[in-house]
Amino acid sequence: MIQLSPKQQEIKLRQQRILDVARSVLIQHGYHGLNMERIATEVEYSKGTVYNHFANKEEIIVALAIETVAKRLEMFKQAAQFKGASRFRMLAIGQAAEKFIHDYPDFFVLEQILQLPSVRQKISEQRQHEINSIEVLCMDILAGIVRDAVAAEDLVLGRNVTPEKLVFGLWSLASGGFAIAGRSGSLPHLGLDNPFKLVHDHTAALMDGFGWAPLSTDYDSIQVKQKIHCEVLCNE
Amino acid sequence: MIQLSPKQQEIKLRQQRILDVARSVLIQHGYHGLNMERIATEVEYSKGTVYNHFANKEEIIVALAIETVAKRLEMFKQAAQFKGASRFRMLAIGQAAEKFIHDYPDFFVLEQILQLPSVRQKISEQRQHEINSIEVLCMDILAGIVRDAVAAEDLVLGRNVTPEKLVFGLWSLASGGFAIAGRSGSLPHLGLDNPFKLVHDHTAALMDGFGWAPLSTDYDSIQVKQKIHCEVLCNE
DNA sequence: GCTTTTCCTGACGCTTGGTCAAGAATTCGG
DNA sequence: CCGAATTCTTGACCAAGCGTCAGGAAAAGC
Repeated sequence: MIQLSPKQQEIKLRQQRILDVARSVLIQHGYHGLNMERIATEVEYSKGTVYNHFANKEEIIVALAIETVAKRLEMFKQAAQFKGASRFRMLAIGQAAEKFIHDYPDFFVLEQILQLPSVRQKISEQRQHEINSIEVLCMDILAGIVRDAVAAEDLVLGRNVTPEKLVFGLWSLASGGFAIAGRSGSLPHLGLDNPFKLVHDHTAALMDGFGWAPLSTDYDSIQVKQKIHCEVLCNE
Repeated sequence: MIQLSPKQQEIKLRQQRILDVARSVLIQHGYHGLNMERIATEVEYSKGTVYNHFANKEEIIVALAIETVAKRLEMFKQAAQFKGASRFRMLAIGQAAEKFIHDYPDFFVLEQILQLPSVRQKISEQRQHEINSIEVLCMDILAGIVRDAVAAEDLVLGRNVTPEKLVFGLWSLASGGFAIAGRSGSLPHLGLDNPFKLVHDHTAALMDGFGWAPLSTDYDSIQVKQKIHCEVLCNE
């Protein structure tokens, strides 16, 4: 582990190249167009070599997904650093989430594929656990902000309401909303043109519903969002 | 069209049998286990005959999905008949949704598969349109309840808030929540054991956030739910 | 420089989606 | 009721793609 031989380095580099190629194929040609032969051709190695890195197609998919959720975790950590009221920190997370799905439009496809039980069962326990724990860390960041809000008395949780439960609601709303928006289909048809704004408004309403101060009527969200972008999201 | 010949009847019957078999295979063996050969064997016809009914595997999937969302639409229509305050009628829809995902656990798998762009593009325009319009009808029912709420002055919508937008929020929350719950994984781990209750509580909080009377603090949801079950959901 | 180990390859097996020519069944006209 | 026309059914067949593995190439060890 001290030093990698040239060969070992090459292998490590190649592993990443396979993932990069796979991601680009996935974005360009969809799940259907993603096949091992193609990946092998594009990385200029044989199919057998690709199988030396990943036991099957699904392992590539899950590796991509892990890369992606790890990136999201990082963005959330960054956003949580925002200096300001607890509710504004949560707003920062929301902004990070928007940026995330903008930067990684392939994430939804990855997630959908991974939800399929028949795909899931072909993936090693280890990877399964890995992606799961990243997800949990993500939720923990949000739950931490909620706990801070309670500590700062910005928010009073009713009996039976844990921070995790509140997070579940916000997360459901955001992921559901973005998922629906992703199926482009019939939204514009209903006069729903800007899903980001919709999700924002509804999470705000939900937080208002829980009485999380300051209420949405008491601050200018556009101004706060600008501050968030300058201070914790713009630096890349 | 007046009268179907015996042969035509047989064909129509068989179409349904294919779907029934496909659904049962899908539930038992997942997407991966659903193949044309198997379907053909189980309906005791040749593969070619199955292909006479459905141009490809995806068409079977979408036909199942259409059957399923049509059933949901029916359940929602039924629920919307509930006699009571607008907010209780919306609650009835929520109860119908719960019953729906209880009765059709395969729906999530179907929906996930259909979201995949690579799957979607193999489906005929016509079917695509069909499933879409059922979905829109579903949303219309909800939007109608919201409009009734406004008319009855149970609810005052702010500027820029249309009934459709509110529906989008409730729908996102519910579908996101159920989707997350479906990936069983890490929920219990976080002390989130009952996703139905969670979704219920959050939709209630969201409606509270919009000021939809009567607020959740002003009625006993368990009692109302019981009434709903007796009056519009139990009859099958 | 020789041996051992590790890595790479592409032909191969196998499953599965989808096609189609030939034969079977049904319908139709008289 | 019979034969022609049409429609339906079949299963062999093809193509595509996942995953394997024996044998050869390259690297590592000595």
